[in-house]
Amino acid sequence: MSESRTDLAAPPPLTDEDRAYLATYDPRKYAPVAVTVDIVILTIDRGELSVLLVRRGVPPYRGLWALPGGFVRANEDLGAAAERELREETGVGLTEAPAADRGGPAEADRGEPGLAGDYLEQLRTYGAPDRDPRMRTISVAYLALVADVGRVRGGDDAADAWLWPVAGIEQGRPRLAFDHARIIRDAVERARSKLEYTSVATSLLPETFTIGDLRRVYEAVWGVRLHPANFRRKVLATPGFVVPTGEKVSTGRGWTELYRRGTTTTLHPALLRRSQLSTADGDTPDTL
Amino acid sequence: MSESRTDLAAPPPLTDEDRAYLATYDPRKYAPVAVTVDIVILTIDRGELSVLLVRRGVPPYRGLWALPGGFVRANEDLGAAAERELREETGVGLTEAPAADRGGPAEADRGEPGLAGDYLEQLRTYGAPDRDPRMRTISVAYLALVADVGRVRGGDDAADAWLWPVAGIEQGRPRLAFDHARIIRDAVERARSKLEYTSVATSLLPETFTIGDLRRVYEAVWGVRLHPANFRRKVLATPGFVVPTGEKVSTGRGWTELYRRGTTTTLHPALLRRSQLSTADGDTPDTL
DNA sequence: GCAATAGTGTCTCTCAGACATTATGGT
DNA sequence: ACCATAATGTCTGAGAGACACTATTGC
Repeated sequence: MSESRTDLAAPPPLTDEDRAYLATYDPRKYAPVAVTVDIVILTIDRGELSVLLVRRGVPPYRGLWALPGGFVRANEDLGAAAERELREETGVGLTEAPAADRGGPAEADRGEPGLAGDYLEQLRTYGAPDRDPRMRTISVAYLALVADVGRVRGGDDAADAWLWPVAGIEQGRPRLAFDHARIIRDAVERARSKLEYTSVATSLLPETFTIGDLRRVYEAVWGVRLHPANFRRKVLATPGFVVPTGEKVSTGRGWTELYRRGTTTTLHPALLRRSQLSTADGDTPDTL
Repeated sequence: MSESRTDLAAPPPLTDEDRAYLATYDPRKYAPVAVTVDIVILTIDRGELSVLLVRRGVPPYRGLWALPGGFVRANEDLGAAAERELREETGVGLTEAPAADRGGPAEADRGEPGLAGDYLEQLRTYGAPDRDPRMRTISVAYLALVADVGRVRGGDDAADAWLWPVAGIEQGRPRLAFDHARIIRDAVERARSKLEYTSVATSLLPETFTIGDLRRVYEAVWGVRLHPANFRRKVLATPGFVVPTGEKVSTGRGWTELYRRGTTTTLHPALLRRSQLSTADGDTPDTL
């Protein structure tokens, strides 16, 4: 079965006819289009799910806040462009460089032990004809989950950079350039559902963490309160999610076991959010 | 709560500075890039999950099979381009025109009763620098699930069109142009997981159908055998998935109730596939 | 009668959620 | 003493999967 399958990644060879045709092909005869990559970098800042934004230093929308991003360079892969932007903004390298353009369940194991493995996946592409007043611009948006954005610093055309709570973004603070509010909304929804069936929540934590730390990540991203006992039981019952380091740390009031991420990326069973069917009563549903 | 939220879709207004800047902006100074839309149109043909392919009538790769698609027109939205291509290839209109660019759980109810509601959602964007020998080409791929492709017919630059079983595609038959084999693989994976937690399987069926028809759709897409009794119980226990029409039809040997799609798009509870952990024994696991 | 499918009922096992209880150690 | 958190254990209900059984009708 392994030998009979063709390599899906290999492009077909060109024929002589193809080469003759390409010699007469003029790429400049079409309407100009720009392709950009924008990254939604999510992290937990002071207990809140937050997004890294840069204040635009050039027109259009100079002074407004926007997602970090930029034009895709010639001969640069989309995933490579996203990774480059992520590095420029956070100064943090990625653990899983070649997997940057894959994402999804097919992705390989992550996390060489000892490195904070940031997460990066393609989110969606936005191409409304009027979304950029300069010209027709297609933006391939990426979602990044990082434990630490380093010292927040501006990039090339960014006068300033700051972590903004997602809760505020959803209420329109601050004003965002282009259609970036919509992109962030989609990214947060993707992140929320990714936490259900993958182990990416560990990308929002340092190398070692307690079960309580992991629970607070889920609470911050989902915006709910989780039942500590049930959460702990479910996490430890999911093979490969976390592995104990053997060390204990004095957190809260007592001693707690430290864990690091396991080798599993897709969780079996998943940590499902409570079904969105409202409980119809006002109290906070203590779930999980 | 409804009034305090800003409209995420409204673009920010331009300033005087922006207008002055845009007057001097020249879009032609960047390297030329082309943006295309390719559609993976999946349907059930003779009981097999199949994909609509067209044989290329022009170079490059003339004679090879490829996904239907084409260049995005100036001032044309990505979703509109995908919908246009889908119409051109199948001759079947979409039920849910404005939702074409949304997809995902946030999408509204589908299916005016009486119309076969095809499904269309953005899949992923492919932009490897060498994926098109003509020039740098960014392809925004869409996934479509349709009940009937109509009479299979070629489009503009297609010499021929045909439904190919997905099982053969995964083994390299036929040879595909560009990176379309990879795109189809991603689309099939997306479709398989969409069937778990949404009701899109009904998009692969005519307006009315039996529970057995619905089960055979799941079997064809997932490539497994499902337990008829358990499948029936789970489908009918999921509120809003299907609604009985009151009619009965003589299918198989006996009379069976006819159903049509319900108003629910996200299933609670989901119809989960058996956990991929192999059963380690050779027999076909009769699951669900 | 036989074959094939539709449909009902039941049993077991797993898991989610709620809750009770104890331990720990800083304030 | 008090309290917040960690950690363990138990109970109940929902759902998944397996299986037994009946009904119907074309062959």
